[in-house]
Amino acid sequence: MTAAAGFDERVYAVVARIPPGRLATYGQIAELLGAWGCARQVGWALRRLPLPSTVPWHRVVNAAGRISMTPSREGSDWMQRTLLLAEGIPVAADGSLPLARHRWQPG
DNA sequence: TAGGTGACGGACC
DNA sequence: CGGTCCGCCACCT
Repeated sequence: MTAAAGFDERVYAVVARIPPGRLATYGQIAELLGAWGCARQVGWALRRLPLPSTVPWHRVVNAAGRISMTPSREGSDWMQRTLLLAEGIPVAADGSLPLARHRWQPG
């Protein structure tokens, strides 16, 4: 067990608190972990998440309010789009979505 | 050991 | 608005 593995578990725990139909950003998750400025590490933690998973990873998007579309995800970005549409969140063809309207506010 | 990379974010032009 | 540039930090050659 390493400290990094503990970090992953913490990320998953916070993401698991996001209600259906709500959205959070990578930076927001990092901030809730007390790791301000470590948004990229949150992205890595989700990348290491084995799919399928009970963790609602699809509810995490970037601060621009868009799904991060990159080939390195090998299709999980489109899977994310499908899952969000299933929860009633409209997603445009370019991955943009109404983040302000669906933003998750913890506490 | 050093350097490049990326599921980010914010400042700048 | 959007394209670009840095700063950020863990991971992989």
